[in-house]
Order: sequence, then C-alpha cells, then structure tokens
Amino acid sequence: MKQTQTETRAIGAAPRRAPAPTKDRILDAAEALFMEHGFEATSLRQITALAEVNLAAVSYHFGSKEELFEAVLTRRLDPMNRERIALLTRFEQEAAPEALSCERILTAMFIPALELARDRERGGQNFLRLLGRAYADPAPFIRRFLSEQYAVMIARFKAAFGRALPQLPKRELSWRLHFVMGALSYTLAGTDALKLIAALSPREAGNDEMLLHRLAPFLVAGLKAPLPDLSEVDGGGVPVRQAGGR
Amino acid sequence: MKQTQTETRAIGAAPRRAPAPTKDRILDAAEALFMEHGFEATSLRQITALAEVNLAAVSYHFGSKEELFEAVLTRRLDPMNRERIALLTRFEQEAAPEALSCERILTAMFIPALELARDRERGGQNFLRLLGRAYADPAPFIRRFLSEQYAVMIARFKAAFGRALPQLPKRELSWRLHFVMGALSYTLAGTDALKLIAALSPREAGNDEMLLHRLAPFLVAGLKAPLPDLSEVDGGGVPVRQAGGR
DNA sequence: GTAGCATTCAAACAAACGTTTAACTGAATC
DNA sequence: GATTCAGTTAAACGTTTGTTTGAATGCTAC
Repeated sequence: MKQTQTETRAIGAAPRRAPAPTKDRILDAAEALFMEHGFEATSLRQITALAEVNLAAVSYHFGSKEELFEAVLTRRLDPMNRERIALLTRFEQEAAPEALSCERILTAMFIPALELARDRERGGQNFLRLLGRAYADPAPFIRRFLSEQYAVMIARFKAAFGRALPQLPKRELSWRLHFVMGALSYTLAGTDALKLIAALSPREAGNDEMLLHRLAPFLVAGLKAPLPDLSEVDGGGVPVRQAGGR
Repeated sequence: MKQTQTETRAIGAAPRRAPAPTKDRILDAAEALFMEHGFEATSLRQITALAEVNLAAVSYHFGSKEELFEAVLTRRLDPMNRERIALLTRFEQEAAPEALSCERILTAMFIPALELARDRERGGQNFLRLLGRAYADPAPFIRRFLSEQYAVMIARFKAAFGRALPQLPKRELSWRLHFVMGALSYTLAGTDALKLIAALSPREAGNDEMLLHRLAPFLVAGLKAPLPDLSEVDGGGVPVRQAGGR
C-alpha cells in the first residue's frame, strides 16, 4: 500500500518543515472546503487545487469522495470521542464511590471538544463547524457513519447521566440528552448563526471557551428540570386559537 | 407576468381537484427534495421531474435555483414568524399588566411551528427538516436570507424574555436565546438524529407534539439557570489534566 | 381573425462533475 | 542492472449540472 508520514521522516532527518505528505494535504484542504461549502458543493478539483496535488490522488489514497469525507471526520472525531470516554472514566474513578454530578459529566464532554477548537494549528475550529453541518446532513452515508462513530460514546455518557439523575425516567433522559447534543452541536457549529440573535462583541464571539462556560449551566439546568406534565399531551391538542388563561 | 392560482380557478368552477398550477407544483417538489438531499445535491431536473413540469419552468417562474430555494423557505417561514409575533402580542395583552412567563413566551414560539408540523397535507413536516438544515448551511445567500427573515421575530422575542427574566444580563440572555434556537431547530430537524441517542418507540419518534412538550421544560429551566461563574473563564484555562476535586 | 400575451416545451449550451486510464517516476530489492 | 512497486501525473471518460433559446401553445381582447 503506502507508508505513513511518520515512517517517512523517521529514518532520515529533516526535523524542520517535513513536506506534508499528499494524504495529509488532501485531508487538510478537504476539511477546510467541506466546512465552508458542504459535502456536495465541494468538488474534488477545488480540494486538489488547494492541496496542490494531482486530482487522481484522491481516488488513489481514499477511493472516492465519500470515503475522503469519512476520513476527514474520522481523523478528529475518533480521538475526540475516545478522549471523552477516557476523561469520564477518570472522573468517575476520582469521585468513587459517589456518583458524578451533571456538571462534571458535561465537563468530560466539553473539554475534548474545547481542546480541538483551541488547536487552530490543526484546523480544529474548522472541524467543529464541519461536524455541526454533518449532524444536520440527511445523506445516508453520513448518518450511518455518525451513528457508528457516536454510538459507544453516547451510551457511555447516557449511563453516567442516569446515575447522576436517578429520579429521571430513562426515556426522559434520552430526550434531554438529545437536546443537549443539539444545543452543543449547534453552538459549536454556528459562527454565523450567532449574528442571528445578537450583536456580540468580537472578543466574545470568537471565544469558544467562554461560550461553553455559558452553555454548561444552561444545559445542567435543563437536565435537572422538573418532569413535564404529559397529561395535556395525550389528551387534547395544544390550545391555539383558544388560549385564554392557564 | 403571470396570474396567481386563485385567480385561475376563481372564475370558472372545478371545485374538485383543481390542477395545481405549475408554480406550486415546483415549490412542493422542491421542498420535498431539498429536504431530503439538501440544496446542492438536488438538481432542477429531479425537481421538475417530480413536479411533472418542464425544466425551463423553474427559470421562468423563479429565475434561478437559488431564488427557488428562497421561495420555498419564504412560503412557510414568513407566515410562521408572523404568526409567532401575533401570538406573542396577544399573550402579552391578555396577561397585561403583568409580564409573561418564560413558558408562555416559549409557547408562542412553539405553537406556530407545531401547527406547521401537523399540517402534513401541506408538507409541513418536510419543511421543518429543511429549515433545520438551512440553519446549519454556511452558503452566504442562505445565511443572508435567514437572518433577514428572522431578525424581526428574534428581536421581538428577546425583548419579551428580557421582561420575563429582568435579573438576567442582556448579554447572557442573547447567549441563552441562541442555545434555545439551537436546541429547537436541531430537534425539529432531526428525525434521523434521534436514533443517535436512544431507541425510541415509533409512536414517540414521530410525535412532534410530545417532542416539544418535553423540550419546553428543558429550555425554560435552562433560561432560568443561575449565572455562570465567569471568574474561571477570564483567569486560567479549563483544568484538564489536573481536574481533582470540584 | 388577428394581435397580444403569458406560459409551456424540446433542444441545445458550455461548464463542471467524479472517476478511470495508461504512462511515468524514483527509490528499494534481489 | 533488471525488477518491483508505491506514488504521481496529464489526459480523457461519460454524465450531469444550471441556464438559455426560439418555436409552439392556448387564451383574452379588439
């Protein structure tokens, strides 16, 4: 097949400015362009032009455009989710025998994402936006890929939240975890979306750290919210035209 | 130019099965296909084939693919946001002189969306998913269009929440409103995303009404959450490798 | 009936798409 | 020094893309 980039420079020397191997250059360019224009709207010619490699290199190294997209996601998502699980496990061991608080569990989710966002050298900022887009993409191969990538991590965190919120029915927890993931992915993805809501100072808008520190209390409060009154749901509909008092 | 569909059938009769005019058939087909495959991945030929109209009809009636997309969004978004504002105004008048509760304000946001989701005859279900996708799309013309469409409504609701939560700094409110919109759009958009989190019974998964009744308490609790401790934010970073106590 | 008008239609446009091919490179292996 | 093979390259493959064109259609008004 081919040799990895580490093998390439391990023997010789050239500690300075090792010319990024073709495969990585394609991944970097694809990450930036997929983020900016989406999967369908990005052409392989744009990618290979930005990466300054030959067009056929994509087929050679990745097989197809779809497989390239999956490779772009895997490169960062896989380590991040692995780190999330490791961090959660460590937190649990440190807190044993007591159960973790919601805040602490959310911290284990956020920190690896934060580290990625901070690592601008490696284009982390771009990647999180790309991930937010992928979440909303209905393409079957993307949906299949994401659920495979997330299945283990989600199950692990769901169990942890179950211990932190023992009074909450499991079904309710599933919903709330869904809302948490929604707010998180939307928040991490949407730089432009911020402008919908408010005029935020540039200092704030670009600061993911502060952003997540504001998101965490919001989500914790939501997770701990009292159970909804479901009697109105199964019964009649929502009072629309006739919504008097209450 | 051209005459509208109402004018067409107003004079004659044909009360049964009025043949949907070309323009509406294109809008319906485009809505379904944009939802399923996204903007870029949907071709005009797919749309005109599904609508059973001539390919050139799109250019004739809408000008371009982008303008067709905007027309698809406008058709439902404009009335929905108008209804949201009207509902909020009515609630405020009914509650005067007291301020509205957060629950009530959220209700004014949800009900018009719910009505759209219920109206399957008119493809409302599809539309909300499409809207969720558009939220995550970075295409400039989509972002420009959405912020124009939402600006008035968001400002109106932000003011209402400001009265309901007078102790909350305005900047904090902007963030939390952003989280609310994120969770809402993600929730309305993601039928497939649900499967990421949990195995939900089909009865539940397809029930938008119950979904929003579960989302509302979650969001209200988040909006009312205590202020985050920002001292750690401006100071050091997040304790990652060295996260001992609490 | 004929002029005007909005609409529909089949056909064509150039451009761009993802993928494949076959020739070529340069260093390692025997 | 011939062979091997991962990697790169330019060129071409057949499709499909959004948009435009100019002729045909059906309807209303004079």
